[in-house]
Amino acid sequence: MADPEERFEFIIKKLRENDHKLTPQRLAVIKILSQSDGHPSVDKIYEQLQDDFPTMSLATVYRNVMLIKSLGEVLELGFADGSNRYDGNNPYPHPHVICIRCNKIIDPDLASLTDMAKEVADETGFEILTHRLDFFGICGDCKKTS
Amino acid sequence: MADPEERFEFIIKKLRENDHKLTPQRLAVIKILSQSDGHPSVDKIYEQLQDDFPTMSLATVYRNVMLIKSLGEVLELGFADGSNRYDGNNPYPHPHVICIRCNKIIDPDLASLTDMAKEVADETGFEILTHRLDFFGICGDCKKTS
DNA sequence: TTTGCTGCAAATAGTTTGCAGAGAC
DNA sequence: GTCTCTGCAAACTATTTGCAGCAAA
Repeated sequence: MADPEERFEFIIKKLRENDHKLTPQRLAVIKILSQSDGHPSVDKIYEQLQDDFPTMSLATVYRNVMLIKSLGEVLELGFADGSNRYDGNNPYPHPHVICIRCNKIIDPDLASLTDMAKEVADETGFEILTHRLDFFGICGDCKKTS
Repeated sequence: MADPEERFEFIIKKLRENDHKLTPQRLAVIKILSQSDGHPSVDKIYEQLQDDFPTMSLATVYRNVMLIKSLGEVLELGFADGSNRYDGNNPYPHPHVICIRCNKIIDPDLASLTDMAKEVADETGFEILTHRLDFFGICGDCKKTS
């Protein structure tokens, strides 16, 4: 996991470079994305900000998450049920492990998929640009509680 | 790739066993799912059936796809933009290769991920139940046309 | 001062649901 | 004849957009 503080500063820098303004709301969203604790949904980010910004709207969260995504600094994880979760701590493709009970998402340490990507490219004639690998199961905590 | 004919018969059998009726619309949806050519979306399935069933509604396609999914006989591939694609030919987790230009989806032959799943289970304490691996890139056809 | 950002509310798109009639068995 | 399935239209939910005022630089 990258240092959240560094990620925060890095994204801010990138915003400045691209002439985007730094509003308190935007900074708050980036703060949460840069640690991406549990890989929050837009709604979770919104809830977390209710205390500090009671008048903030969901649309603002969406707009800021999309802005950071357009800069390539957040990884979007869309699921079949239509839900989306975000990882701004590590925006590059990497495996996720997802608990189907509590929806926790964690990042395992895994040997890279570079070899596999090459194998796929050779076999299919595709130019592979990115990938996504998710494992679904039940986490240790949820196994105890069942 | 499994024989579409066999897949069709197999799904029909499973429906009978679970006391579901076999309507013409349902059979037509299953026909398409059992070959899953290009891994169709609900909308694509609907379009393909317009000639044979002009009065058929989208809701019916949704209901039937969901029914087959509930029997575990179709794999649902949800994407970040909210779109869903379906594979009823091979409903078990397997890698996909997706063209980001033409949205073609194909199944590569790849060494299994069983080893990796075990590695993840050992490291995270999760009980891994399923997984999903997608590679995104540009297919041979689209590379020519650009 | 300029320009982009925010909050609000309305619009949109994909999917689901209630209901009455049709059709499988 | 029974009970599920279908078509239709309305409902729903997550996300996006238009607009007027606000605030960062």
